[in-house]
Amino acid sequence: MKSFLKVTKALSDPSRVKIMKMLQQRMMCVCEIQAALNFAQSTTSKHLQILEDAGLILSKKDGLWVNYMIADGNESPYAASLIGSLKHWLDEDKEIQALIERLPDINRLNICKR
Amino acid sequence: MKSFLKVTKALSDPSRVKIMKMLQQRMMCVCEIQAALNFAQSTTSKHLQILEDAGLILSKKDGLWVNYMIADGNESPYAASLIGSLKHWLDEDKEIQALIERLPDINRLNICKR
DNA sequence: TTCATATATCGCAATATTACGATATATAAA
DNA sequence: TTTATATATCGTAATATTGCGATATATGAA
Repeated sequence: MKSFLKVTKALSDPSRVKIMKMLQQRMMCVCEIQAALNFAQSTTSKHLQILEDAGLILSKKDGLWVNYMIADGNESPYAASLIGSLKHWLDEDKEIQALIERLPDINRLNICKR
Repeated sequence: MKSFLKVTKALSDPSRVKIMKMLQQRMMCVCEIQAALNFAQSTTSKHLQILEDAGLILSKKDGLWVNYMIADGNESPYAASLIGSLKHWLDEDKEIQALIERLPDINRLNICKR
């Protein structure tokens, strides 16, 4: 039950769903996600922890950067199922479309260095 | 996005997940669900409204009783998908197993009349 | 109509969640 | 080592959620 609730809770926040849809396009570091969502750095990091704890995304350190990407689903069968569904869900959502359209302009080399 | 979030939010509470698993066994009226969960009547009714609003369950009046049952999924593709998944998910959960084992003893004719 | 029963809604307290800024940690460069 | 950058964690205010009791509504019986 607990691992199921982690997944549904993680996906019951619009910002975290947006993160999932962005990571579906490509892996991103925290500051790129932060820039895309226009959130404070701590807020962005928190959302990412919740998604990772649910088994929906995973992280890989690369020097100073931490790259986040969609998980393979090995952590949780519930996560695996929802990851699969989310591949085709919400593609018609206007807000998500706009977000994804802006993705090519979001590059860690331009955006970070705060 | 909104209808997706309604489904994930509805399923991000353990009591509501339990209601889904019970209704998977058979339709139930409010006072039966209330008895099974040991909740106040108003609390039970609130949870049912949230599940119904998400398209996960539907209600049919029968005199004084309101019978709740798993929805057919026509209201929301997200609800339809999760309803399908929940058919086999969480069957090994101890708490849910105990709940379902007690279901045969819960009968509106014995339990209600408050 | 009046009364009893089942459910829904309202108002409120306790708790959880979300956002932020400040700070701590980790890595790489100077 | 010192400095700068990226991320994580802490503390806190604003908001949302969850639970309850009290009350309103609806149906059926008397």
